[in-house]
Amino acid sequence: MARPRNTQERRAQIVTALLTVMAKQGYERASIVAVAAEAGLTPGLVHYHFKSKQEILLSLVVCLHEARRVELDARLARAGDPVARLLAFVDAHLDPAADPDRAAAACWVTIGAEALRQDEVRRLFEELTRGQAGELRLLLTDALRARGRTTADVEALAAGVLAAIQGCHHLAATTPGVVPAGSPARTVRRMVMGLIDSQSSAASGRPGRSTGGKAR
Amino acid sequence: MARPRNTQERRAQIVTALLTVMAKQGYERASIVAVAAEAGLTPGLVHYHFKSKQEILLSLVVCLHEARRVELDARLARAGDPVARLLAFVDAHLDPAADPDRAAAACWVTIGAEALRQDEVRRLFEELTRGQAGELRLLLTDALRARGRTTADVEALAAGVLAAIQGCHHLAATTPGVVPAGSPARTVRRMVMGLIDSQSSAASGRPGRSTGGKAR
Amino acid sequence: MARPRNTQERRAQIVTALLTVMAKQGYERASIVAVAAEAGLTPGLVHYHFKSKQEILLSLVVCLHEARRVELDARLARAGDPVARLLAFVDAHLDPAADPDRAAAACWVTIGAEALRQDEVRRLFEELTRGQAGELRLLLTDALRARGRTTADVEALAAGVLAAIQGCHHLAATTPGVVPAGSPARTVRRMVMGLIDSQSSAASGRPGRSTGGKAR
Amino acid sequence: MARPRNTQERRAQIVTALLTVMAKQGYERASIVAVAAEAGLTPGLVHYHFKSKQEILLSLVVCLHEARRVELDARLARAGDPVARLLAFVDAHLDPAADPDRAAAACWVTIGAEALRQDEVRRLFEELTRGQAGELRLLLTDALRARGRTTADVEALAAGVLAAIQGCHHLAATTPGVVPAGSPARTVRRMVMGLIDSQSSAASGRPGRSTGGKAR
DNA sequence: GATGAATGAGAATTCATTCAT
DNA sequence: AATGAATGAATTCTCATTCAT
Repeated sequence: MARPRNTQERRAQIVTALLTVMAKQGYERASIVAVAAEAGLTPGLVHYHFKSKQEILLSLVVCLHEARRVELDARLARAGDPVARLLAFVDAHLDPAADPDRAAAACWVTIGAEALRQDEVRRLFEELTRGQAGELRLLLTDALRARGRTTADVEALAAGVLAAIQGCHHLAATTPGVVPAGSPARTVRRMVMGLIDSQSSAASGRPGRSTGGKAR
Repeated sequence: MARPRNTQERRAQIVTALLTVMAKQGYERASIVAVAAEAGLTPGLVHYHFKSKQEILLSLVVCLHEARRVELDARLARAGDPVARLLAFVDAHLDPAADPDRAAAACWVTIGAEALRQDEVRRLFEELTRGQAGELRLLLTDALRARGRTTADVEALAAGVLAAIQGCHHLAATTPGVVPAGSPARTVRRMVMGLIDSQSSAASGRPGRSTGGKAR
Repeated sequence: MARPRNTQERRAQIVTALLTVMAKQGYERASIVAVAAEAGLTPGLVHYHFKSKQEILLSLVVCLHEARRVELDARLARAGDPVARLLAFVDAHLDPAADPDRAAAACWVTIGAEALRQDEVRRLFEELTRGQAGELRLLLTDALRARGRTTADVEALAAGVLAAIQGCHHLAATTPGVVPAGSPARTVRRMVMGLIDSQSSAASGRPGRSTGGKAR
Repeated sequence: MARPRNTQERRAQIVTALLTVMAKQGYERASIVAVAAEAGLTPGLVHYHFKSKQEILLSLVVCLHEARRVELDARLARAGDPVARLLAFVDAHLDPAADPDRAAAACWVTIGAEALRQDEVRRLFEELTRGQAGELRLLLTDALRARGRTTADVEALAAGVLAAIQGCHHLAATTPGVVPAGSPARTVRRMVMGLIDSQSSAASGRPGRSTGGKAR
């Protein structure tokens, strides 16, 4: 007698529609009507399943994050030594085979921009980013140890790696022309290795290699 | 007899106001009324000096870009060898002493997001980014040669460096907590050096150091 | 379960309101707010049913045209010989019994003025006018033949008749004082007959009566 | 010491500019800024010479009317008999050689539309039209008498002729395609002659020729 | 669950007019 | 006379959200 519950599917439909529309129009311009149309639904129904537009956005952020999570777990499971695991993190985010969705990259840029001005979005975004940073620190620590380096700067290194990844999405989304195809994953891997190798040895405290400023 | 022109000052005033408001509210929410209020003007006057809101945004992009440009030129003038010049590029964008303006970083994130959906903004943003990439390629080429490395991957490297810089701004703006103070400049310098040193030697063709996937 | 659609009625309501307001204020001054108030609706709702103000205008043009069309068909059905049918065309547009709506005449003037500067309006207006001219040519041709006249100038004649009709609306709307009540239909009928009778005979080629320049 | 007065030239300049801009944009959209630009002046100066935008429009109406007036007087001076004088009236308004200005025709359409909603414009327009109608009645009366017809319907006839002329301008301006080149003057002349010849004889009271309704 | 009409609060933009210079 | 900045009201249009059905 009661209708079968279909809230879960409906919510997924709507979130996916927001992803699509937002990638083209940005968040503000992704009107509920447009999202509903993209999902093949009516505007009223959208608000039946979500209490506000912001709630859809938050859902989308969680969704996109979980997709990365899944990708990452699969790669970590296949990876062997600590260094390979660290590089798996990079690949999970940048390997073109992993994230075939150009729309998702555009969305991350938009989400970042929204995080600047919607507190709820910022909170969620920060929490997720913090989680990623934490995980990355663990991976980095293991890799550094496996290479016999100190783990002193691990926070700064993690931030740098996250930044490079985020920056690649940003650049690829906004200025595809300057990014050679397939290069981001490779280049970021090399940057990561460069960071590790330039870390001083754990025992001696002398640098792996010199860097920066007074370099050479 | 005639009233003296003050368009230049007014335009600067308005652009600065947009910078301020946009950093907090994003572009869409930076209403003309809000921008005018921030600048101490009336909305009508804003449209007397700019034909549209978009035109203010484009002006702001040019402005911010020029500020970086000036900073970069000053640092290049002081830098000595090719490697120092390359690192000066990084510092010009990330040295906290250089860009004390937290608002500017937030704006770059927003600008990137707008570039996704406003063609005019994209065109301008792309042109400027392309210019930066070109300059960076030159600096990289010189640095690689000075170190006796091939210049084969220079495009990918330039993209990677730009991405890392942009990503640092992004991360610092959206999730300041995960970025240790002052670390971005230092970390990116190390990533840049890592990229150079992992490039194969010009003569032999053998890699400087291994990297990536099967990384030893 | 679903809410019943009422778009058709609403659109009709809004179009009628535009007719009323536009007759008094002209198109530009017929603001959406004024039209909505006239229709007893809110401005937002007007834009829910019409995507732009222009679309309302286009709808109104079609509406007014259809009303004439209906009137004309009724009269043609009642008319007997070719000449009577031709005069029915005149009456359908000018008989005060046919078009009791003073507002409609004012609107046609306004519509003509808008056609001068809105391409979409011009296109529609032209198409409809062209259709009328075509029909009028047919009626004229039949009437001329019935009277044994050549059909040589039929295009110019049709244009003249249309102009006279349009001009009557114009004059009646802008300067009612100079138009004796009920005279337009009668006078235009006489002008039409004058055109026919001054056309040369089909066989002989000699004019029915002299006219123009050196007219004696 | 005092500047030489140039008000007259300036006013003429501005009125001409309104003519040009209004022909393309209509009255409402003919902004003071646009008119000033067209005249090569500044907006402030326009209001120095005219107290309001409406006043420019009224000036333009007078101007256009005077131009017709001059044209008409010239033709009347050359015309001989009463019928020729009557037809001169038609030609003064429609002869392509007389009114080479396509913009003027468009303006008359626009002016008519404005007369519907601006009282001052209506008053002026009505006064001028009434004047024309009066003059036309005189010409018609003379022509009818010369042809031995009654002058009974002269008001209705004058209205019809004015309507036909106005309608030709309207049609030519809005739908040039349906008006064969050069035809308006010729066709209206024939309509005018038709009106005269269908008027009943002065003495007998029997119609010149049958017309309309039961016209067989 | 679902529909789609309805609302009301802004949004950018335009513009006649005023006024200090 | 002339300039051009400044104002303030009005305009079209958008949209998240609500709600009767």
